Amino acid sequence: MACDRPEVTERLTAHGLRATPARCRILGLLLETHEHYTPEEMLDELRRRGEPMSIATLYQNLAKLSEAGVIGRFVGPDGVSRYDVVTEPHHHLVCRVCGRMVDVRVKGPLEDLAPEPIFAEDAGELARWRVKGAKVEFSGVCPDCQLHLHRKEQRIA
Amino acid sequence: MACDRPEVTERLTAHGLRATPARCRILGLLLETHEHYTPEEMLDELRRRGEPMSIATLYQNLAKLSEAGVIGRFVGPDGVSRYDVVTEPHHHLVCRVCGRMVDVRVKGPLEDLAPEPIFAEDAGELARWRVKGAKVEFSGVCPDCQLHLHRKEQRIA
DNA sequence: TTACGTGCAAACGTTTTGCACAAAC
DNA sequence: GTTTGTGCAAAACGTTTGCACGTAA
Repeated sequence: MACDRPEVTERLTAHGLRATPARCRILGLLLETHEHYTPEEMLDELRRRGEPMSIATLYQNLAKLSEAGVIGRFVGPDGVSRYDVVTEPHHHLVCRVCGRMVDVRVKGPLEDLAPEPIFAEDAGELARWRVKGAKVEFSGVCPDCQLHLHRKEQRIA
Repeated sequence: MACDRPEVTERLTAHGLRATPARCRILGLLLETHEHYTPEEMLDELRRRGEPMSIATLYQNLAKLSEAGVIGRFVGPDGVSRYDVVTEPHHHLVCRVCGRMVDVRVKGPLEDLAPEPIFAEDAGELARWRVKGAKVEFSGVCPDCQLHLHRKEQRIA
């Protein structure tokens, strides 16, 4: 069974995975939207598109895909898993109102950042860590929520 | 019921909470260790110290304490809640081997960092976000795990 | 005496797993 | 025909809640 788009099939087979219907739908959705769905959200969106699948199949394939490195996986601030079409190390910009997030790069001197202790007694130990990387989570308000806040303010005023 | 140390009692009452035995033990442990326990880990450590409590009481009080702003709460990469004696915004340095983490400040130009789009088609939307803050998660190898890796290398060689 | 804290047990939501059947190699 | 994928149902796990009892204001 081949996927609708050859791009999807290639990305799966390149990682040694068969292009099954469930995997094609999952990867196709992520490639198309760049969203960071939870399994439940993904199920809803697939159902909405007339491409439903069982919850077990979804979880099983999300595990396979992320273990194979086809998609990225991380845990959101609510403790629920989310999946990302970007697998390389990158950063996120998160909306403080609705929680939506966008994949971003960092423009600026990320290497110049260095951790220093909050507690004086940690200074000795901290010096003996080997620091290897840094991941930034930007937060702010997305365009949609700026509009909604506006409307709310107008309604109150 | 007062806590062993007046520091603990004060920090609780200052936030409008009674200094009950369970709360004194929880806050006392965090103040003493600066660790980032999960509820389960905290239960083990309290039991080890001869200060056990029921799992429900622990969860109920962790919720109260974090809602009152006495302690901080966040979700670790495994999706399990963790608690932090530092409540002000700060950053973490996480060990890639054992997962232990240390509270840190950032030394360097955090304000100079700016998010830029990974996907070209996001550029327009990204420009309309209002970016308000950034949280950094440093990763590396802690002193203990550097030793263990050493030992392992020696054993293999 | 009234409000609050504690602990047991049951419920809950997310995720994993055992198993039977179907599809692909 | 052997391996792999799918889906149902049940289990597992972290977490929350209802309730009864104990403790403190």
